[in-house]
Amino acid sequence: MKKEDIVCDCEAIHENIVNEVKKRMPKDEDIYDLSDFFKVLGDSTRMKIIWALDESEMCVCDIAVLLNMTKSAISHQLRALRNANLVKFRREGKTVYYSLKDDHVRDIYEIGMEHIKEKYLGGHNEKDI
Amino acid sequence: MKKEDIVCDCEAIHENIVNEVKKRMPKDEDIYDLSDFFKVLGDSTRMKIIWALDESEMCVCDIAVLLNMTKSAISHQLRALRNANLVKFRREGKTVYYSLKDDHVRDIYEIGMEHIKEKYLGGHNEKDI
DNA sequence: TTGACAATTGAGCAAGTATTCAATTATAAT
DNA sequence: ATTATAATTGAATACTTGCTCAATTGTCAA
Repeated sequence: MKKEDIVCDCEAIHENIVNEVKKRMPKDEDIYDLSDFFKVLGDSTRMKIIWALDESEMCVCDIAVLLNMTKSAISHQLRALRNANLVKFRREGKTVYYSLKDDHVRDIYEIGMEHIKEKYLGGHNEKDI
Repeated sequence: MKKEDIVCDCEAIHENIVNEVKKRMPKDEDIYDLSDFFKVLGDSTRMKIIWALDESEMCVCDIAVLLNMTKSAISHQLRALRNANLVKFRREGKTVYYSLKDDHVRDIYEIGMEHIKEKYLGGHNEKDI
């Protein structure tokens, strides 16, 4: 990397640690893929859809009624879930039925829930600084 | 709910399923907490910070150098991670050291990684529709 | 007290994103 | 063919968010 590209406004205080950690950092591409995956889970509408589909296969119309949103809005979000490989679908006549693709999602939101519960039990540290 | 509040542009095709799922849906508040949590993981900068802190405790300056970003940008993101209860910190003189708060994060990104790997092996379904 | 440096903060901007709206595709029924 | 309904799509808009910049706080040393 050229000197001109360096944008950081300070010197590392612990250069050896920084160099050591830098060696072990994953490829940028992996980081992007991973954060993109979580980005999909980081929207309440999509989370509701996931939760609903974990209960039962449903068509776009059903989901729209359940969440009191337009079919268009739901369809857009289902597209994001499809791109993230989280849902699968089958067409039956005019109707398209969606369902969860695998069980990873369940595992993930169970851990997420665990974390959130602990957050409220364990207290915050916001006030400490 | 009043009829006027209904914004959906269709009738449910499977009303019984919708009603059944509706009963089992978690409280809105829980959904928001959960998606907010994943939202924090859904940014590549924060994901890099998490990954780095999983390797070693570091000060703000170190992280800034590691990721080639300003201290300010890093500090803003660390704040988000603090709010989400994902990192802890200790002050030593002028320097503030950050580290991961618990092991949930590791569990979560391991599952995330698993999912991503499967995505590439299992193939997409984008072309099917 | 003053100066220096690590870190935080708030305002503002630019980029990204969720929903709406209008138009289109796909399928089935008349 | 024509009509009707489920679903998808693209463009536009309103909202959200990550980074920058300038100012401020906290701590140490002289």
